[in-house]
Amino acid sequence: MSQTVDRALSILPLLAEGPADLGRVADHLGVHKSTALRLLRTLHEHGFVYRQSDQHYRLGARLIALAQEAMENLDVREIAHPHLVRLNETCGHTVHLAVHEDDEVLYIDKVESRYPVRMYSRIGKPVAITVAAVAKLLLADLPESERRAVAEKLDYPLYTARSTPGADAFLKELAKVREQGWATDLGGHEESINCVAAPVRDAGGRVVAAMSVSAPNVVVTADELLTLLPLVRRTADAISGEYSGRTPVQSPVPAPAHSPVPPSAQPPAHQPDKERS
Amino acid sequence: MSQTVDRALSILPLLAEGPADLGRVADHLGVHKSTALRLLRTLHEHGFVYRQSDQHYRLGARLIALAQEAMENLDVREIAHPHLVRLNETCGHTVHLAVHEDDEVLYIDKVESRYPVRMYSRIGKPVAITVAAVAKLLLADLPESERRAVAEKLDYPLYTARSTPGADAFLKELAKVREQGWATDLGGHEESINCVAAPVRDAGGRVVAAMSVSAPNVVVTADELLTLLPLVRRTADAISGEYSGRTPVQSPVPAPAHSPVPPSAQPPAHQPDKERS
DNA sequence: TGTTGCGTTGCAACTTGTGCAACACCCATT
DNA sequence: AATGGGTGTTGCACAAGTTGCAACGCAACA
Repeated sequence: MSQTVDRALSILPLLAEGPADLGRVADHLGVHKSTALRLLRTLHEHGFVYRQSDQHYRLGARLIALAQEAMENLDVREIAHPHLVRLNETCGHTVHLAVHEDDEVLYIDKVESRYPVRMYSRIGKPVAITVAAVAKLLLADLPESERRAVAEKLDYPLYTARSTPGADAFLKELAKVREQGWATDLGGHEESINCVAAPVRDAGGRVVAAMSVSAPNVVVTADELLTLLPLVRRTADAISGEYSGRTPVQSPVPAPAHSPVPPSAQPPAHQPDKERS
Repeated sequence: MSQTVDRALSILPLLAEGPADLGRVADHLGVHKSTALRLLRTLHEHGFVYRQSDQHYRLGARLIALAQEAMENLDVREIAHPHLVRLNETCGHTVHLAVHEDDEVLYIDKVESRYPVRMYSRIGKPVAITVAAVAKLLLADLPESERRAVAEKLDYPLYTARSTPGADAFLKELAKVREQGWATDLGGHEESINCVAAPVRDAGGRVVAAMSVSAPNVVVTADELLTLLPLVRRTADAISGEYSGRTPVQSPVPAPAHSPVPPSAQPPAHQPDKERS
């Protein structure tokens, strides 16, 4: 819509492929060198491009800073939600998303089971930190000293016979979880409820959230639930990908793209699109 | 230099602070709403801006993707990253990598502390150039005349009682840093935070980047932090070695890029992206 | 010393972006 | 249901900003 801005912005993807000199930029835009120069200067003033010593232009650091800020404002929940819904549509069970905050682990999102028998939980409520699968994942990511400090501080209520009995057992469990990259809660909180959970990580690999699938025994056995593990992990990884900016967020706007396939040529759109490929 | 582009680019930092509606954007630019609308549309077409359902604009995914590519083009970063991670694993504190660009010193990589008390910083953001340990190293390597020119140009905000008070003190500090080959920031930026830093050099001995370890007083005292100096220097030297081609790159796995991918993350459905290049 | 290749500048022509005013729309009031 | 203020959106005429040109400066090369 705005020619000048349009051209200026088109420079950035070019530069993303690697440094380029004035001539190349001008060619790429199909404009005179002087025009390209002025655009580059404006970009430069804003720190979006950097002019290296050999007079080649590179993407600038301000771009990185902006993206970083953008990601900071990104809500894990916002990104995760559609994935949680999709997972729920696939397996039908209750799906949770939780974060660690001030020595508590809190549910921040939930998609209800489609089975009539549901487990009780509530968004914003602290989870049973010593037994919940999501809590194990979140705490397992802390540095060793911190982990021990937290473990000592906690109470270990015996909800069931399978609840984590004390700090030692908890730390051992955390070590295991940390190692394997996923966690379970098999009747540790309520006798008849099992969970499988996987971590959501940021660009640095830190666990920022954890998601789980929960179901009561009367619907599926623990073993059956465990068969969902790969799916849960894939979902968590997909969320991680978007959260860290690795995967471009699927924008609701259809990309203008040079789609080689005419829209009409697509298969009769039956499958509800398992994990968008 | 180019008004339109200038305005368009000014929108992005605004949006980085949080979502804004058309009116706010127009105000911020001091232009008519219709003008702001057209600029936003152009940004939107390029994916730099995303329009959420409540008709507020926020930074778009394309920006994040670009920044990601920009970082991949920084080869120091790529080489340094595994070293930074290893250092973080050893000491647990926040590790930074910074470069000098256009009279600014910017963080280009960061590995978060594993302790819950973290210092605030952001990749891509300019550091407090007059006090940061990494900034001292990078500026200390400039030729004397340039060093003085830069020192004169700078502001010397008194973040704390220990902040560098002015150009003279700064130049003296730079001379010392240049001499000893490492630098510190002991509460110069934030009262309770200390840093130790060491330079990364290219084959010609010029400082191309600097890395630091930072930790708040509540976690370790300044003296304790200083005991890490040899380790920090060794790490920086190792990076220098690889960067200058002296040390054969001993990558455990020829990882495609510095991908901080979590262990559990399989290739998350490769993006068709990249288009025909 | 001339030549080629690059980035840079001033300027006149005109394409482009601008502000305006009117319109369409949503939501909260009455 | 009708009203009113608050949004975002559109077409248009004007001029302001952007464009390409041609000329210049400045390297590196031969």
